[in-house]
Amino acid sequence: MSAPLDTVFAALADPTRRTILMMLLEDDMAVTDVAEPFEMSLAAISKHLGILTRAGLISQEKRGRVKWCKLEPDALRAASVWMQSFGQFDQIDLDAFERFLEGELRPD
Amino acid sequence: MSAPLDTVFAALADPTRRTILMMLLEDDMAVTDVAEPFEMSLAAISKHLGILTRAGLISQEKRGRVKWCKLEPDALRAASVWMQSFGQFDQIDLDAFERFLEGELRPD
DNA sequence: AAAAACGTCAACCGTTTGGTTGAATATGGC
DNA sequence: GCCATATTCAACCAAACGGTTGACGTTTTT
Repeated sequence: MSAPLDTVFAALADPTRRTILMMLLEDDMAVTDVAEPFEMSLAAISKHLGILTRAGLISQEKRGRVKWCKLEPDALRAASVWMQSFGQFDQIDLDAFERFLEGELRPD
Repeated sequence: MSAPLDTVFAALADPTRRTILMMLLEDDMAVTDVAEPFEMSLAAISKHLGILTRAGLISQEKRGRVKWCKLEPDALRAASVWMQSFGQFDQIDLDAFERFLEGELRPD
């Protein structure tokens, strides 16, 4: 299954979504509050949050009428490991990288 | 300028391009050789290589009639730093992160 | 009970993406 | 000079993306 890395990187490719992640770094937030600093509609932000949720980068829990958004740093670990394989190639954990190749890569 | 992270993450979001990066991890390769294991046209691979090049993830140098592709791990460092801010939040380099916020983030 | 607040859904729209094919442009070997 | 090799370009296509608006369903407040 190549999906996880696909969706995580695709989610991170949008600056609005990266900004949202950074906002959530400070504290959990309601959808409306996430949307407030942006100049786009609430529906657009709701979509962005859906993409972040499907990528596993955040979780959403509804309490009463407000839906709380929470950062989920675990999803970033897989991607982070992937990137370190290149960025810090000298410090690479070759076993982890091999396991990654087995599970994720299948060239054609 | 938010472009670098945008283009790097967008480039990484495609499994074909991630596979190409991994192939280049072993050695520099000519475009035709990169394309060989894939079931798509050479033109398609050429486009993928263009995207990786514009993202700074690889470089291409033409020698004779063959264009050599070379991994450029530096471009991954910025993105890697970005991700570690979340993934290993306990080990975060706060100074680097602040610098990142100054340069890259501008919420609206 | 009515109104306001919170959030999503559905339909739409223009742009980008990932692929195709066929022609074009070097460069190298005979 | 001629043909094969290596790569890109241009035009096209369907599907996905990022945004909008308006209607809708819940929950809270008054």
